[in-house]
Amino acid sequence: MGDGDERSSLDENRLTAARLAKVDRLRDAGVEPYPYRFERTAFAADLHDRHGDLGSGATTDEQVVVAGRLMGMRDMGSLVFGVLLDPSGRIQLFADESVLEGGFAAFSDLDVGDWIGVAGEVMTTRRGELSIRVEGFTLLAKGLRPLPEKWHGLKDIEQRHRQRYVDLVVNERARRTAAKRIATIESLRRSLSDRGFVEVETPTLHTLPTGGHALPFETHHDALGIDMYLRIALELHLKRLVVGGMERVFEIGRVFRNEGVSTIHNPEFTMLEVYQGLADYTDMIVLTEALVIEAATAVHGGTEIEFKGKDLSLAAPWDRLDFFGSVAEATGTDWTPDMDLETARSSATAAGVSIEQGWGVGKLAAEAFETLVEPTLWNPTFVLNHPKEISPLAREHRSRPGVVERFEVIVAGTELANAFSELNDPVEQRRRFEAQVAARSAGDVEAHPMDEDYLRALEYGLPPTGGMGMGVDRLVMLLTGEESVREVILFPHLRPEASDL
RNA sequence: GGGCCGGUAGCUCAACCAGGCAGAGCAGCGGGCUUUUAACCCGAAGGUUGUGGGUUCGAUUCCCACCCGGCCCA
Repeated sequence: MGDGDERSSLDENRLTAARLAKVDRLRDAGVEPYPYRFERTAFAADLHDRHGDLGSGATTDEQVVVAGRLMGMRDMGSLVFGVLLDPSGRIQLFADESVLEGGFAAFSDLDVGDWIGVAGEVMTTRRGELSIRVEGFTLLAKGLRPLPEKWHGLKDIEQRHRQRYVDLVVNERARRTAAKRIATIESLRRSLSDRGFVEVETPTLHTLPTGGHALPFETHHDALGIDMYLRIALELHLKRLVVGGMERVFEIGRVFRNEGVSTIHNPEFTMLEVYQGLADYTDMIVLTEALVIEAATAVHGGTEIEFKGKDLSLAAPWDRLDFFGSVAEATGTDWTPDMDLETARSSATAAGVSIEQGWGVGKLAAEAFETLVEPTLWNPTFVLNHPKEISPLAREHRSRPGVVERFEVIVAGTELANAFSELNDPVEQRRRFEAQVAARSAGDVEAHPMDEDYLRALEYGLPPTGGMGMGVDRLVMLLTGEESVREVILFPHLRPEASDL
């Protein structure tokens, strides 16, 4: 698109046209509306911290240079009050014509939304508001589009998500949520690093969609002439690293699932996966609790939160629930891995679970769990010992046939984390993959594919290993109180705007 | 994929139910004001009512299709 097109699309709006005219006038007057750099000496929040106790009408003799976006202007004639927003917060600007003299008219001509730098003395007004007396100022970038309404802000959810840059400027909650997400991820990294885990990066482009039960995005590598998939999980590459001797590894990375969009699903989302050699799923229980509690403490200041208007406690110890036991409780039938298939089918159906032909006891139990049990769990709960049939990468329970050493953490009715004692017997792993391939042939398009290289890695020897995956976006939702995953992802996926097509 | 709700000025919202000149606040523009805090006062502007069709003398309003979003369900 050429410059002429850009210009004409902006000219359609009389408000931006007026500001473009200002840009021309500034250049005519020798003022560059888009300078290259600027030197700041102070942030708003630091000034409030250091001078918050000043009385009204005070001066400090402290000269500072602040910079940020002009968020408000109150023009009194020969006095103008401005509001500057920088990354730390807000500070008032006090512009007095008798101080600024020749520059005063230009200051008055600034628009809300402009980026500016201001030099002057820290002082307070007669009303006691901490301010910078404007002794000089520099336009850092002229804003051409008007900001949303100063009081109501930007409410339209679609526009807030499509134009997150505007949302972040005018809605403090958007900034706070973004900051809490960053703090959550920092906390996870710190907690893991403190325990001797190292962060690694594994491929996003996979030749097989492994490590999970989900539809992948498909793509094509032209030079190699092969189809590829965006990863649906991090699991198998991380376990290959444990084979290689990197005993404690983790990755915080984007995974992609070709599924619908909802308040808890975005097609790409952020997963934490952790693998610890010489450990099993009981070690993952301890680690998972610690990671969440440490993040809650770092981000929220404690483990007691409010979610969807209800109290929720993340404090340890979390409840524990046996997978089959919970389904038995919910249906009134004695569910076990070796139960009669028809009994399982009739029990599930009687409880209102919708089932399909060809499902085994494990799949039926899983569906019953999701329908009947999961939505009822509020405080974090470890659900333990899943059916072997639906857990092709988990190790069989050391004393209970038909189930695996696995847990999921359910919080507020949804899955937050998933962990197992990792299956490290290559012969058994091959049998599990073969069962998955058979399920795929029978119509389960999400069944796990055969991964010969992964089997080869296991054949070199994976030590006893505990592994855990956690949905980072879900954790951030809990710690921010946001009920839609789109609020904790800066740029959630939406259908393209008409102008993009 | 289905149901319900929404889309009106740059932003936040009226008017729609029951068809009759599309309004307000903020922002912007012009003027006034030396301590404002959503500043205030005066004035003049600003609209393809999501898109396309239909009904009607007349459609933001009623009907149909589509687009985008939200919530719920699958």
